Amino acid sequence: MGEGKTFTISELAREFDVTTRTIRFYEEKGLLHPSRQGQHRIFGKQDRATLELILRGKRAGLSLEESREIIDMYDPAGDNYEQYQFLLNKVNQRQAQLEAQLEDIKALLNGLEEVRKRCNRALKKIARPRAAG
Amino acid sequence: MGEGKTFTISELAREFDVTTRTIRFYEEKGLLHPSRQGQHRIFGKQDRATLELILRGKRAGLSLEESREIIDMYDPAGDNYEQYQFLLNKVNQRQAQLEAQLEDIKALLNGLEEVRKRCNRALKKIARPRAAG
DNA sequence: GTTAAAGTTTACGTTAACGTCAACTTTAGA
DNA sequence: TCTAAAGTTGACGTTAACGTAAACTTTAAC
Repeated sequence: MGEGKTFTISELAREFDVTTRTIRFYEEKGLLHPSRQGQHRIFGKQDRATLELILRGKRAGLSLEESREIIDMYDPAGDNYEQYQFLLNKVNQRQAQLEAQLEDIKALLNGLEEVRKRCNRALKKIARPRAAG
Repeated sequence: MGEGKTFTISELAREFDVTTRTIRFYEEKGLLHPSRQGQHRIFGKQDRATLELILRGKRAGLSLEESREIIDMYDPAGDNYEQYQFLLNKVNQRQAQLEAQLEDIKALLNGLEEVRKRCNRALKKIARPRAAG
């Protein structure tokens, strides 16, 4: 009737390539809730999954607060539907924003393309006249 | 033989919906180079275009430093081709990252979808037994 | 000529997400 | 038993991108 596999802080740190400080920080912020064995932290499957969510949120550009809100949605004590809708909206908005960002990036790339063309033309003018003479 | 249309700091601030502080900050960081009329700043078309680039970079998730590098590429004194290639690479990488972020966001959305389904099932169990009696 | 609006410089404050000691304890291994 | 490795709790430091307040000047309008 154990709790299943457990992890030490450095095991998780290695697995997800973050520092132990980072993991402690997430606990400080109330995102992780490891149990204790004396002074030492013991992380379960649950904590590990939460950490994965946090890091996925981070990659996606969410703040810790936003990730926390999402994580809370997985809480069995899911309170009100409104809060849930609110959340889903935020994530949707973020998706739209990312798509907009992609457009901006593409515009920047196009701009640089233009610069490159001009750059190439300039290079030719300097390199050719004597060679093609 | 004027310099064409010019703008005051607050005109630009209004047009792009940023504070004057922000514009001064960009100058401080060497991204903008308005001329002066006594103490007051005078912005030209060039500065305006630069500001647009900065904000586009910002929307795209670039840091000011990264935007500066891009802006410098538009400088007629375009020095070395290597620096240029380096830049184009960075922007390409960022595009890839954004695409990856979109994937992460979609994964998060899927997760929330699951939560919602469970949520709905739970609501039905509570709401139906007496109504459907 | 006197305000009100806009502009200027200087400089300290703020937030997020950790980094980086320092000082100490606990555990595993030879 | 002694040491190295891993862990713990403070607590101050850091970076980016401005916000904000103070104190003063300049310009435009009446």
